[in-house]
Amino acid sequence: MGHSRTDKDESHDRIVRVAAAKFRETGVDGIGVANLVKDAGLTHGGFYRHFVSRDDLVAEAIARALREGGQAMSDVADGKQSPLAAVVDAYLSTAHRNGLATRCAVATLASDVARSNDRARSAYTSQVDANRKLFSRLMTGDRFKSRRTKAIAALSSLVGAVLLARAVTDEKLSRESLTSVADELNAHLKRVGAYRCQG
Amino acid sequence: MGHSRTDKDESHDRIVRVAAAKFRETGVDGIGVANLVKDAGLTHGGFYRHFVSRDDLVAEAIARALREGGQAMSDVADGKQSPLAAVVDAYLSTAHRNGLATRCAVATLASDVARSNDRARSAYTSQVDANRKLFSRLMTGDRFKSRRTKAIAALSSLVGAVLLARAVTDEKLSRESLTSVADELNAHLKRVGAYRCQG
DNA sequence: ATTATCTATAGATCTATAGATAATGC
DNA sequence: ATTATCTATAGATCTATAGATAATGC
Repeated sequence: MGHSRTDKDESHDRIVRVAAAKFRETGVDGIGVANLVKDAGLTHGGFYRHFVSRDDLVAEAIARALREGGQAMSDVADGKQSPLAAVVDAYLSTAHRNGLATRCAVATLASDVARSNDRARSAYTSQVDANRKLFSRLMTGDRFKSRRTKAIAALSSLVGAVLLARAVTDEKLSRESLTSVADELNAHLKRVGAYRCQG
Repeated sequence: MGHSRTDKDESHDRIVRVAAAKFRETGVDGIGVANLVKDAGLTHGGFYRHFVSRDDLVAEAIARALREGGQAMSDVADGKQSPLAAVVDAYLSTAHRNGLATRCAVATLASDVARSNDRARSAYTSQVDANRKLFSRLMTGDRFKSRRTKAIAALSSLVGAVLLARAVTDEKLSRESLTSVADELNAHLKRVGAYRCQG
């Protein structure tokens, strides 16, 4: 039994970290408080000293999952010659589809968030807006208005491709949904020169 | 108490129909057998004479939801001068986002299906393939290989746009994710002449 | 003394089954 | 006689709470 306030902070953080991962794996309704807390190395009794309710954890864990995903995206873009191409490639890789790498929560938790509480939904909204900004900034070969539209459209197609690729049983069709979107985005973005510019 | 075999068939159908709708609203884990069956006008006791397990219903209801969505898409395309434009517009309408119209299960149930049983996943795969075929067929202004790629990419971006639009709280950003993808697809497809051809 | 975590449990809900009831169909 | 549906309930699981225990920090 650890009892210091730093221990408490670490426990809290560990629960949120585990929940952010598990919710993406199983869906928000796919795992209970007891199992989550057990995975964080605690028993379920202490849970309500950390969170006022399960929904409270849901909001916090979703916010964290979104932040992790956003961070992973920035990291991929960072310092690359063609940052947008790097993000697109990483996002549409089989590694990301399989959930081993970044596991962008904007894709994975979209349906769960749509049915979730306001805190989770506004965290989601902020992250989408942050991603849109990143894409707009990296998309330097076009006029501003057009860049904004293209950034949102590109984000949508990335999200859709990963979700289709994960749901489909046919490996060929699954990969095709990743590569098709990659091809279209690459062709399109090359045309406007976005790939030769650093944001 | 209805007791004929036709009554049984109707009850079965009613349960599946209710489940196909409710699962899209609440997620597959969001509603229990008792409430589903009650919404179909029955009590939960008879459920297991209709289905061997809840998962059995899940598979059947998901297959039905997918069929309904696919049918709605074909209906929208049918007899239109620019069938692809009609499908894109209907899919990216606020009515579809709000779930009042077609509620395409390829979008709404993507995450649920990815975690669901093989029957549900292969029904999903078939529907994605059917949608891909429809899009390929309607996309007449291009070479075959390229049409296939573009059809899958277009489907991905439609799915992604609707899911983003549903999860986001900001109405402006929500509509923007629909219109941005519509703009991109319209511009792109007009370029290859897909909108002037009937499939 | 305070408090982070533990064990134990209440109360709700969920899947699935058992046995009763009331129509159908031979 | 068969069977579609009903009521009732078993057993599991889930959220949340109560009270005990053992460290921390004044």
